[in-house]
Parts: sequence; C-alpha cells; structure tokens
Amino acid sequence: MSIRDVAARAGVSPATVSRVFTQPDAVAVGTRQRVMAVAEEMRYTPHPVARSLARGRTGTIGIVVPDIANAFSAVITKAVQQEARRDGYALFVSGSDELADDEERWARALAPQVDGLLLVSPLMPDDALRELAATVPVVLTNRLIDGIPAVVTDATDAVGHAVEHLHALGHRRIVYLAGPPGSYSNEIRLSGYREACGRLGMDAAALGPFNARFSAGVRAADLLLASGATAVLAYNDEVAVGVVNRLSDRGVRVPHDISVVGVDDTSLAEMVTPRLTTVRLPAAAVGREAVRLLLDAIAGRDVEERSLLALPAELIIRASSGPVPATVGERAAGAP
Amino acid sequence: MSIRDVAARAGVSPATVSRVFTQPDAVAVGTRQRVMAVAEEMRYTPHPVARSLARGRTGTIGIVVPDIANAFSAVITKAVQQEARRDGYALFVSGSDELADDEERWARALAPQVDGLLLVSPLMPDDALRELAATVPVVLTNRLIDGIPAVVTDATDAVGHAVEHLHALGHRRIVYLAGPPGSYSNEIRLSGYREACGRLGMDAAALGPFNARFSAGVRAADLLLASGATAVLAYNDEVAVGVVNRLSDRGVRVPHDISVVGVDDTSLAEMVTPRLTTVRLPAAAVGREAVRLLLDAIAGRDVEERSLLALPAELIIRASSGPVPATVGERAAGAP
DNA sequence: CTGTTAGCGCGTTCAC
DNA sequence: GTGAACGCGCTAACAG
Repeated sequence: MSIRDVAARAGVSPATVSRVFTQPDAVAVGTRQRVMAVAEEMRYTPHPVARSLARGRTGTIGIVVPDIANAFSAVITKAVQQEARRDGYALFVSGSDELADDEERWARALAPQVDGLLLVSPLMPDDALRELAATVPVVLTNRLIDGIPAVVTDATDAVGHAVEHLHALGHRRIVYLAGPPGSYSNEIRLSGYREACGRLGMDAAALGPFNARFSAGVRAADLLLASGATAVLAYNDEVAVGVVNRLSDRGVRVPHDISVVGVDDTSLAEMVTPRLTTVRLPAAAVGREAVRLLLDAIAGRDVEERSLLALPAELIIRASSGPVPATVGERAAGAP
Repeated sequence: MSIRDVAARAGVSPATVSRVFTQPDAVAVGTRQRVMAVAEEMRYTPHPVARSLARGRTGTIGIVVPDIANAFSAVITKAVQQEARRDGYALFVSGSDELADDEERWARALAPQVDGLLLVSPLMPDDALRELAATVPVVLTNRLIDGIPAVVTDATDAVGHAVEHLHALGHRRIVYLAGPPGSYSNEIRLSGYREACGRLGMDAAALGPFNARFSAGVRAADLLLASGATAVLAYNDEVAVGVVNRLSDRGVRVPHDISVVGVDDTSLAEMVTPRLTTVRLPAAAVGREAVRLLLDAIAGRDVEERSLLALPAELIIRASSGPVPATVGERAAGAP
C-alpha cells in the first residue's frame, strides 16, 4: 500500500498526494482535505526509506558513546534523544566499549545511513575523525579537533574550586586519581588540579592512571592511603565511591580521616553515604547543545562561529569533604 | 558516486557489482577481485538506504525503553545493541519517559523504518500493542500479551527466597514497597511476596504504590518506620537505597534495626553502604534473548514454540539484611 | 557466470 | 493547481 493507492482512491495523481504531505499549501484546499481523508482512512504513512532515498536525507542521527550502560553516557544519550526528536529525528545508538577500533568501525557503519553523527569522548585518532567528518556532519563531545565542531565542558575552574575548597578545609596533601590517559576529560581535570595546586603552593601529585570504574577506585584507595594524603580528587564519581567503600572497609572514615571529591555529579553522588562532594558536569546540556550544533550543520547553517562550545562545571559541596584531621603533624604543616 | 560508477570503471554491469557485495560466490574469481579492487580504490560502499528500499529490509531494529538514563534500561539497551550488531543490525533507541502516549507515538514512528521493534516494559494498552505487532515484528519485555513473543524474568521464586531469607533471620513483619501499579514487574514481585508470606504464615502488607526512584524510597522510609515492620522488600534497588538513606538520616541503622532488600542488582547495589541484599534480575540476558527472538521473527523463523521466555532471578545476599532486632515484643511474637 | 530489464516508494522538475 | 515523467541507488528476476 503506497502513495499510488492513495492517489487512485482519491482520484488524484501520486504527485498531489506527495504534495499534501510535504507542501500542503501548494494544494487546493478541497483536494487536500479529500486526500488527507483518504490517507487517514487507509492509514497511509509515507514510507520513510523511500522518502529518504528520494530526498537524500534520512531524518536520523547517530551517536557513539563509550559505554551505553555508564551513567554519564546514558544521561547524554537521553538528552540527545529528547532534543533530536523535537526536530523529528530518530536516533541510532552505538557503544564502543571504550575500544578505539570498534568505535571507528561502528561510526563508519553508521555514517552512510544518518544525516549526522555525534561522537562522545571519541578515542579514535585525529585522522580517522577528520576522515569521518569529511563524509558526514560530525559533532564531537569531550574532544577537540581543529575544524570539527565540538561541545566540551570546561571543568578547569570547577576542579580548581574543588582544590581550593579542600585547601580551605586545611588539606595540604591532595592527590588526584587520574583517569584514562589521553582523554580530554582527564587532561582538563588534571590541568585544573595542577594549576590550582600551583596557585595555592601545594605539590600536585597524581596517582594512576586508572580506568573510570568503581573497581579502579577500590584499588586506588590503598595506594592513596599509602601516599599519606588527607584528601583526594577522583577522576569521576564512580571511582570516588570505590575509594570511599574501600576506605570504609579498611576502617578509614570519610570525611573524618580523608576527604573525597568526585567529578560528574551522577545520581550516584546523592545516593551514597556520605553524599559525595563533586564537580557537576552539565551532561544533559552538553547533549542538547551538541544536537543543536549537529542539526545546524546538517541544515547547512554556519556552525563555524560557535564551533566550540565550552559549558561550565560547578562544584557541589556535600558530605564527603571536611576539615583536615587534627593530627599534630598535619596541624603543624598546615598552620601558618 | 554509486554502483554504476564502480561498474563502469570495472568494465562490468551494476548487477555484477551488486553481486560482489551480496553473493560473492556467484561471481567469477577474476571479475570479483577486479570489482573489489575498484570499489576499494573508489572507497565505494553500498548506499544503505537504497539497499533497504530495494530489499524491503532496513537492517535496523528499534528499542523503546521507559527511561534511557535508568540503570536497568541502560543495561538492557547495551546488551541489545551488542547482540544486534553481531548480526549486523543497527539500533534505534527511544525513551518514553514512562508516558504511555509518548511511548505509543515513538513506537509508531519507529515501526515503519525498522525490521523489528523491542518494547521494554511497555505501558500502552493491549490493543495498541497488538495493532503495532500487526505492522512489524515485535518482542516484548516485562509484559505479557497473547500472541506477542516476550521475554520476562520470573522473579516469583527469587522474591520468595528473599522473604524466606528474612523470615529465617527472624523477621515476621516484612513490608513490600509497591512499584508502578499495573506494571508486570510489580505484579510479579507482589505476587511472589504474597505467596511467600502466605506460605510462611505472615501477613502480607504492601505500602505504596511508589514510583521506581530514589526519592520514592526516601518518602517510603518514613511510612515504613510508622508501620512497625522490621524488614522491607523494595520495588527495586534505587528505592531500596532511598530507604536506607532516609533511615540512616533518621538514626535507624541498616541492617541492625531494619533489614532492606532490593530488586534488580544494578551496579548501585554494590556501591552503597551497606551493600544491598537484592534479587538479581538477568537484565543483559533478557536483552540478548529478546534480540534473538526478534531476529528469528524477522527472519520468518517460527517463534511460536518459545514465544514466552521466562528467565529466572536469583537472591543475592549482601549486608543490608540481618537478624531481627532483639526487641522483647518481637522475640515473643517470633518465637514458636 | 554475466548483462538487461524492472521495479522498491517517493520527491521533484516541467509542462499543462 | 495538477499530472506525467524521471531519478534516488540498489536488488531481483529473467535471459543468454
């Protein structure tokens, strides 16, 4: 049952039926109503695939994320999906499982069947990215490549605030638990941390790299303890929670003995005990803005001027950070 | 740049090029290699949309979940995506935000552009579901409709085990915090709970309904406390964690004063303190099996015989459940 | 084994 | 304002 059936039944040509669905104003009112009535009655819907072929556009976009089941990816994906469908776009989702090769493969597979591609924290080489972007409109998230529009969250300041916060609480030995090396997220967090440490006259001491998961935090906790630090800034919330759990198992109390700060502010942060002090990243906003950028690029609107959108992060103080323990040594070191 | 260009350049007909990509064995080795070389050189890839139109199949499936950002949905989605692409299928994802109307709308929008549709815990009316299933192959998850293949997790036994577990620990007043009314998940959990209570000679007392989120658990905790129960089975982990948090804020210790059991075994369960005793649902397996069923249905293979797949759940005992408090009254009531 | 012929269902000129 | 004709890029049926 196609456009021709409707046309025949309505006593018009297929072209007219097509117009009714694409440029209704170009059809006489009477004809239009008749056609619409018939279409409704026959429950006719234009075949999306045929339409895509004829138009040269699919009405779909694709997103490739590191891990679909990861809370942060999921929030971005959700926002992307909501924003995309506001404009009538359907969304392909693919997970790379944090493997650069797979990521590239799936992105390539998606490219020819979408109008645009959204790559979240992509791992593939610059060249592969550029090549892809030459094929189809691409927007990046948490990655910067010359000439490819991107939305990033600039956590530098907020991470600095976190360090200041801990410093103000008397902490002088603050460790950063590094995430995936080379990832934009880790670079930004690390540099924000280093910068703040320098500003405040503290030594910057990163541990790691660790992967971004709970188990990595568990492992990191013991190293942390051995380091003698009184506070820790974890790569993200999940790692931070791993740290807290392990510390707790070893009888170290948070924040009484050690302060822990995360990054992300996923829903997890409010669910754990103690509630996690963390740097909130605007995940949903990142997703929304990325879609806006992508749809603009697809529509051929100039994207150059705002091709790099940097959204700010924000320190959220909760219960996992507190005053430095009143150890004699620490006091002496911390006092003026 | 299309199949014709490759054909011309390779000195063959478009049909031959097509064959090289679809049934290589039907082409002479020499011709095949020549065509492949040319295609490679021109970086030619068959246009998926055109292919879909000609074949009448899109090579895509769609999934509609209640909430993309929800941990349980995300795990299913991830498994579905991984399983689907093993067979070369790309995945459309859409979230309903737990609104029956939207769910129906997006499912309808997806239907004409996919080979099959996966509906996770759908909320729309039976008739709407049937109508949809008449349009395109559909597989359901956590919902039973005559004639539509489905994968469900039968948590009845495992929920029963949870109740037995608490009973064995001395608990005699166990409350169930009900989830979304009418949802299959809630029905199963409720009936498993009731059944076990009956078997063990306890009164079944459900509170709620509550929605499936953390905040609902926080709210439920106070009602729970007022009820005088010594143990609680929450609709899911997130609610359970909400309960634990609120109890903790009110100075009630878990499991010392009250035992809490969740359902799902999302990653959250191992991240909170105390680690959550919970009923593990095989989310990933559900996703995988649903895809297998769907792909079989798409391929026209008979799905009838195993149109209802019930996967078992399993009680995971961790630290949030313990012996009933040694109150005089409770002891008296609990002893034979 | 290969080429020719027809569509798949729709959008879009171009005349009328 | 409407219809006829053509093409989007590919696959499938039929000859040869």
